[in-house]
Amino acid sequence: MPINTADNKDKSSRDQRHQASGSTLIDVAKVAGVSPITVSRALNRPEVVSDQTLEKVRRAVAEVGYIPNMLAGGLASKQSKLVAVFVPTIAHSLFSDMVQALMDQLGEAGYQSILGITGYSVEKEESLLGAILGRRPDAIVLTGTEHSALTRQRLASSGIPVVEAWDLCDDPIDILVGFSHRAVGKAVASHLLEKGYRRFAVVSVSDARAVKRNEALVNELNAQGVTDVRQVTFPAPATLKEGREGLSQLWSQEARPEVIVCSSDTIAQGVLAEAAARGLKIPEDIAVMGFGDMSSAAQLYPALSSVRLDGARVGALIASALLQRLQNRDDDRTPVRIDTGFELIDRVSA
Amino acid sequence: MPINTADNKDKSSRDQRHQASGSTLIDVAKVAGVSPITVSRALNRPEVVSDQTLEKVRRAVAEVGYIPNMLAGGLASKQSKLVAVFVPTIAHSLFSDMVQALMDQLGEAGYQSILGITGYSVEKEESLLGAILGRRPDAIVLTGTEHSALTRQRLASSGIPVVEAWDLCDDPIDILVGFSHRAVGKAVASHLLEKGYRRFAVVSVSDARAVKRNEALVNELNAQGVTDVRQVTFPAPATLKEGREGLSQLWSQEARPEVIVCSSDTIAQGVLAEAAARGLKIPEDIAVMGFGDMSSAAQLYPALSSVRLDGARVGALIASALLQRLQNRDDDRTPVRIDTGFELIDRVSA
DNA sequence: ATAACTTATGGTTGCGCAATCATCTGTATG
DNA sequence: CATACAGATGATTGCGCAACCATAAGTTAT
Repeated sequence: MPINTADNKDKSSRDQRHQASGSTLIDVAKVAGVSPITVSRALNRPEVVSDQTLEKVRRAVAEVGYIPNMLAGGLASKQSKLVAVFVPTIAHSLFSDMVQALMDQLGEAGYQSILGITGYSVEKEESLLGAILGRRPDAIVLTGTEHSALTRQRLASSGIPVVEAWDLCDDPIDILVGFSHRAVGKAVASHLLEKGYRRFAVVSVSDARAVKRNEALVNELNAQGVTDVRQVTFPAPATLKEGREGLSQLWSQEARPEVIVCSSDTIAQGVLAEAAARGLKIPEDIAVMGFGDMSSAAQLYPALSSVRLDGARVGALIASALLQRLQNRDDDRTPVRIDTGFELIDRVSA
Repeated sequence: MPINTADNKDKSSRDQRHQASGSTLIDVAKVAGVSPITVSRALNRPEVVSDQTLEKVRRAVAEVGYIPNMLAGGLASKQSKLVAVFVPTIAHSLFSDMVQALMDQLGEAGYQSILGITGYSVEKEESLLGAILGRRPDAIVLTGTEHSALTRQRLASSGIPVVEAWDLCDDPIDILVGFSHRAVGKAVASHLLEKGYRRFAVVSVSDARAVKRNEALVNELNAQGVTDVRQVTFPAPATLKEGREGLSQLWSQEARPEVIVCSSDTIAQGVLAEAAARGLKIPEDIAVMGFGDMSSAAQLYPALSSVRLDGARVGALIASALLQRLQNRDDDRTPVRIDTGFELIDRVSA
């Protein structure tokens, strides 16, 4: 039993700022009858310690309820076992799926994650990064490829692995895991043209990657002789409301579109709801194309055509790339650039 | 041997495994022409340093690009400025809203958050807690009031503030911020009875709090003479699919219900989708009651009746309660128990 | 039998910082 | 004019751990 611990707690809780969970390597070492450093090894590199000693240490750890102090360990070893992850929001399934998968896989390798929610703002990203770098994370995951100058400078001088996710570009900071938003825009345009649509509209939020997709979409449409693409844009984040509002705006004008391309499934869902409210038939009166293929897209009625992206897979790919980099302590600067691709999903709505 | 130490440092900076982001308080102090401890004070308690010195230090910090090492700071001060937050998932808006609000407010006070995603499992909660306690968080936020024995023991011996959120109970570990799920169940029953419904069904996931609501609902219905409440239950987490499947199962039986009470808006949305697919009229053929009032509930077609809970508000309340506890360094053990309440939202669907 | 290893363990040191106590200056108090 | 006191700064120490080097005991090769 943790007689010592219980004892300490009772008494120390009154006197000083001694944290209650105060058992240290030394306490464990005393109980186990070995030196502190042997305890450290037993916990961190059990393969170099004899089975017999290992067993003694394990028992002692359980007895005193020892929990290693990672602040001290990190300070001494210069390894925090922390990964900083920056996303615009966790309210969208792509990002929350990615975060969950990433945290899961990193967790299995003994890394914990600290989340920074940037709200689609590079300024917020910059200030969060400043705070989080103080924890000396072992790696950093960012969303997108647009960052402030100070952010870039700090990342460079921190000297740790950096992942940019959800986009591709020509001059990544380090590791890149994403897909081409321009390719998505172009593919959506071709696909819908092929299905015979000619009057297009876009309902979108104004985040950087959505803008890229829209530009590519419009370019391709123009190239195929379709001009006059109406665009309704809202500030991020996207909710159903933007979708309903978007369709309302478009429907109040003459020259109504045949198909609406949405910057996310959430917006598309809003468009579907507004269409239902107006008694419009999908896709006869209005066709709708989403983006993201969130799990509910197939379950909506009518089922939503979309662009499939697998957030969890992106998270897993990031985790593997990072772990490989982190475990090759020798400077393995092999450039990593992963195109996660996308897939057009043709359902009822478009 | 203070001189030696300083000396060593000068020389070791070239020969050893010095991290790239290697500027320290001492470097800043040299540039500023003050002692290291003055730099520390300038950063942490600027009010005790003269304006002139403050300015010198600020310039020096900028010049060397100094970022304080919180591992070292935490080790020395026994304050990590970290809060651990455990939620079942971030894929549901209640939790993601709470997390975002909580992180925001704590961030403003200089605290960062580390997230643990438990997947509705007390075992996962236990193992995550073990790992995260190593970071010596200054506080811990948990979801629900059910925890393993080891979890409880570790929380007690850690001696830090603990918040249990999203539920109420009679023997909280420490701070409690939530609402009564039984009260919700009862209120929903009364409300729907009052609207004249008599044939009830429940589509639910099996998490602890949903089970509580269902029990209370059924109890109240029984008390009012309504028996034979059909329940369809799925394992968490909830998606639209469970809702569609739930309605399908209920519709395949004789004695179809008039109203379906769902354990979340997501499930309710699935029920609505399946109803639309089957051409059922809402609420004439089947009425639907959600839970959570996520932002899209009002935007759905038909608009979803639900139980409003404000995740962001819960997060904010937790943050205030915690910050107050954290800032009163003297053992302020005032019990905190906040009932966040809920509100029935009557829309079209039920 | 000696050298050359290998395996298991311990001693010492310093990571970067804040707590604590000490010092020094200048100003108010009687 | 001496004492007290507040304001500003510095010196020393140790937080808990892992890196590094040293040592002791056993093993194999020659």
